[in-house]
Amino acid sequence: MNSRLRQDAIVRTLRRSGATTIAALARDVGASRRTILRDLIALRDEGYLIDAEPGRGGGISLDPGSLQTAARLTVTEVFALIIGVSSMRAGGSLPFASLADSGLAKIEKALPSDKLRDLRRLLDCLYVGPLAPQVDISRLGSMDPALLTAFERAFLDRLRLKFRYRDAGGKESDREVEPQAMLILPPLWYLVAWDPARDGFRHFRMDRIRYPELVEGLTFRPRRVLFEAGVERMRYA
Amino acid sequence: MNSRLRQDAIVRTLRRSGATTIAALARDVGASRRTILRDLIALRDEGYLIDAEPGRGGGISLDPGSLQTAARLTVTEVFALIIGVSSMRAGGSLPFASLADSGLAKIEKALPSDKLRDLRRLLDCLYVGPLAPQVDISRLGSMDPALLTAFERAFLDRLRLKFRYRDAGGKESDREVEPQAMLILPPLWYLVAWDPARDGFRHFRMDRIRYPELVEGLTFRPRRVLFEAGVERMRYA
DNA sequence: ATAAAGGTGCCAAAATCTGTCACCTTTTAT
DNA sequence: ATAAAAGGTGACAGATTTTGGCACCTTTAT
Repeated sequence: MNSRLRQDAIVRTLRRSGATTIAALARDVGASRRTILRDLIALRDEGYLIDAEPGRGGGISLDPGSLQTAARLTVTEVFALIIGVSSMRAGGSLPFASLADSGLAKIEKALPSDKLRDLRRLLDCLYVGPLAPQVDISRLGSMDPALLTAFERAFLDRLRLKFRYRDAGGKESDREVEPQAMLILPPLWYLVAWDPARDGFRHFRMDRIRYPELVEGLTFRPRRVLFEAGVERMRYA
Repeated sequence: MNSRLRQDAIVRTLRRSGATTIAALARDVGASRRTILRDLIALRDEGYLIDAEPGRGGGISLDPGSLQTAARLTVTEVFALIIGVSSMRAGGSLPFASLADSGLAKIEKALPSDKLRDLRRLLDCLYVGPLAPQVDISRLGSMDPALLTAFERAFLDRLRLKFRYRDAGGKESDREVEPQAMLILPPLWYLVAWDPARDGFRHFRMDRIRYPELVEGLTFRPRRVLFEAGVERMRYA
């Protein structure tokens, strides 16, 4: 994550949580305490009013009056927003979801055409299904943040992805696959991919993927994946 | 000069001069031609529409419409997007959530101040908690689309809301309440409200609300609601 | 054909950013 | 009074990113 994204994340976290501590921020955004302190200095330089209380029980908070600059969204950001709205729809909040859609439509319209093409390509690989009814959340692993950037490039540039996978039985294996689609059955996320070594489609739960890594210089042709009613009923072509 | 300042300078120059060439920009901002080209790519990534004409007599220019993106979104649309992203976070998709956050931060920054005030007011009433672990989705009702518009006005204008409610036991009652907050524990949505007839706070599951209706001309003062760990632990003040 | 414009890929050098560590100050709970 | 928890500073090596330079390509007007 670059410093700009990180600083946006900090502002956003402060907005959301009202007050927090530097150590907590460091944990949240995955940076060191020192780096957060430096970011806070940068943000203050830009005019953000960030209050700091030293001492036990202290912390930092953001004066909500501080704002500036215009909206310049990247493709990945729009994609993430779309995923957010889709999960909401999956959660059954349809009225709000349709409103969010109309907002997204406006945002999409404003994207330049080449960015729109990238976005479409990402969206072609995305399927969000209904909420999975019986999942024990406490046993869910967390997704590796490195997956994020790896996926984006894998889908956009059609690159193979290498990673270590721990299956439902706990058995580990190393994979090198061709990512075809992303399937979200909240709160579970799956990567649907062609596994050349096994000459077939496989799906991988994202929280069980570790050490993701792009295989540069080896593109592949996309295959068709059809979703009907969740992961059990996928049809591959 | 860092890259951000330089990119701002490029945008300013393009705004001012209308059209120019990359070589001239490089001279103006004191960077190499290569660097300017890279900056242009970055700016386009962020949504600036920069036109380029190759060939003798060509050059680059900035489409003045480039930055309208977020300005045209309504408060409710932005609010819906925020709810979507929040549900995503609640679902555990944290890496994507932080990206979506940075997008939202940009959108918020671009809102005019009066809209921003409305948005804050709506957000003040919103609390999104963690995913509820054991809910039988198939028994969830769907939310009445009319609730949406009713809620927005109720929260923004501090109007009372009338509706028919069917409680967990299936018993029906007519309510007229002062909406104080919206609590989302995906996939469940609750309205937290002061019920004057019962002189106390009550929470209502939104999919059990029917026939919502605003009571015009009767505003109320907001009360404080504190959330700690879900609906069981709410504190009212 | 040529010149002038935008655009891409590559590489090494330069600059910047980041984490770590040691240490300081302020505030509050005990 | 003391300890613990919070914010804050300085220094430095190592990692990462940015930059400039170069070769070379495409497009367009003259």
